Amino acid sequence: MVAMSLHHPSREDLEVATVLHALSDPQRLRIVTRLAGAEEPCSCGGFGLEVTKSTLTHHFRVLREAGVIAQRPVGTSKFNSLRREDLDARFPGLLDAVLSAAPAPVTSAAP
Amino acid sequence: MVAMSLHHPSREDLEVATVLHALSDPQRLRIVTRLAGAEEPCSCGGFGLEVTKSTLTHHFRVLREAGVIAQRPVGTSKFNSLRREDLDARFPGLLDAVLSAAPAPVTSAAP
DNA sequence: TCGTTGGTACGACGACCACCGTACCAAATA
DNA sequence: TATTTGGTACGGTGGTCGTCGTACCAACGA
Repeated sequence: MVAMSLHHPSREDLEVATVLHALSDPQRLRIVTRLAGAEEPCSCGGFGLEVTKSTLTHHFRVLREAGVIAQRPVGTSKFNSLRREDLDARFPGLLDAVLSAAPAPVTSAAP
Repeated sequence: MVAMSLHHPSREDLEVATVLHALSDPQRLRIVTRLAGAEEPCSCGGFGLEVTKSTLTHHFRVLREAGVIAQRPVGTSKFNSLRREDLDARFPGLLDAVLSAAPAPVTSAAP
């Protein structure tokens, strides 16, 4: 099987309740904050979350299916990025408000 | 027994994940939108939600305990109001973003 | 070729959630 | 006093959620 290529909801299908739900979990909030901090897309690991791989997969899927992040498969890994433009277009100011409200994520951008 | 007078979290205890979760339900989103529309506090009924009284009580409690609304008992009824100032202070722009993102609530204040 | 790495699929478990019905209460009104 | 009104408390039901472990797969490096 080739891809089954990761379903992403289109911009106009984003629903505010779904997005808010995706953002209402501390772990996912952490992921999103990290993603917002790093300008380049980054893979699923290395977020320093203390959960297992399967749980990570779950959280990333919830975020993707809500339309909060985009996932692009690259080799054996996956690039995750925030869907800033889409979110800003549909829900102006929401992402920024959430990001500035969220507790600082220890910015592991290690030196 | 007198009051047990409705616990409201103080401003500095508001948590963004909890607030987002409270707002991530369609019914509660509707309540909040209505509350934002009507400048005066209003009682729990009359929101036109198609759920039973007990479910209404549940949703209002979730909103109150998250710090989204304030409930003040008045006679046999209760006045609900949005905690705008507190929310704006802790999470600037969040409430406005959610309100403008939320689907219009049939604005029973028909033009 | 073998092991490692990054990720998925599936099944399970306990916790929580939205919703309901019933019973109940206090205030206002008749 | 009896009734209505606006709301709470409790218990239950079905569904979803967060988490995990195990098994698995594809790509890469030794």
